[in-house]
Amino acid sequence: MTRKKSPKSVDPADKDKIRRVPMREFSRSLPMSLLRAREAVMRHFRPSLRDHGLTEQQWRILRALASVDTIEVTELARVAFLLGPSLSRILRDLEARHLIERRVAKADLRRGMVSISARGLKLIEAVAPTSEAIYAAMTRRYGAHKLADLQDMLAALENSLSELRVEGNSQANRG
Amino acid sequence: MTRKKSPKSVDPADKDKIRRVPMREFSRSLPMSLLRAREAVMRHFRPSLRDHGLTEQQWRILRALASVDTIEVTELARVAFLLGPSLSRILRDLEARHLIERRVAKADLRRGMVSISARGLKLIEAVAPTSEAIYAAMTRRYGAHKLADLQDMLAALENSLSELRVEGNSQANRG
DNA sequence: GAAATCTGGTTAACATGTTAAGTGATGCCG
DNA sequence: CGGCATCACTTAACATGTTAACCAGATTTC
Repeated sequence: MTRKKSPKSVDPADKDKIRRVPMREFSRSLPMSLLRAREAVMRHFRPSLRDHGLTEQQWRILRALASVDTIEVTELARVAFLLGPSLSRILRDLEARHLIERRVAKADLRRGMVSISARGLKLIEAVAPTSEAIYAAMTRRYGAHKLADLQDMLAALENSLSELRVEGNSQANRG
Repeated sequence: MTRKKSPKSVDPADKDKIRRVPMREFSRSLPMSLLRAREAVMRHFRPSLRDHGLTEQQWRILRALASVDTIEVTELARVAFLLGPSLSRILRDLEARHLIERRVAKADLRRGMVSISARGLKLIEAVAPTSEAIYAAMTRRYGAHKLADLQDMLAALENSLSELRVEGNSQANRG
């Protein structure tokens, strides 16, 4: 049910001040659209992950680790799209649960090397079928072709915005 | 059977033995695409908001309030797409900063009525120009028509997935 | 080759996401 | 009228997002 907030002629004589600042319709803003869409998707995955004692981010990390042998922490953060502090906390937890293994690079003692453990792989194998089934259902429901198009448009958006300079005090010109 | 990884050293031959659990390519998953796209967008807004002492969620709330006279807390949560607990905390903070005003409904003492204050409106008027300029730049860069298409596809995705049943042992049914 | 600097990673501090439990007000049913 | 499920939040507890500060190891500089 769409709420009608279309500004007709709200009388300023009301004791409350006028509330119309010239801005886009709130619900149509791009960040909101993306947020709602993502939540609509994740809502279906979270229960399954939760049944296996995993959060969404922990699952992202395990999945990223499952596709490589070992990986540096910084690179893992990039792939799993997590900030350093979040990743540090999660890795500490996953290590305590023996789902991953860590060591330091011989050549550079600053770098931490991470890999998934046998136990972690087992967990992935337990979660993957349900996860894939959900994804397949979504694809059927939305349409495989349309989904591919959407992914392309999202990638294009990312690429497009990466060349816009960020506002603030940064003077770096790029593009 | 999956080979257990040795924490001592990695043979060059092992680098080829990438652990393969049958799953989609990680970076192409829909949740990741949506997350990255949203972050690519928000990255441009956050500095401006931060300059005005606002977080993204606080800004969402103020914007939602600016389009109505007063609104119930639950309805505000729906419009601003925030969970109850988050909203409670943020409203407490915004009220302490005198950016909003609260009272209870006479007819139902459980319901809280929220409205933006003059100070809140002033803040919005200070932020809106920059925010709109950023949005306009994004629209030019990506293409207005393409952006509208994207929004439509995101709305369609939402709508599509809302009709899928949620899985999991723990019944997370939500009519 | 020691000081300055940089880099990879962690900790800290605060705000929000997420689920569960708590609280007071309302409505229903007997 | 009174018990009780429900409702509209609010608190609590834990995990993550976000920025800043920190620290040890590595690199550069003089």
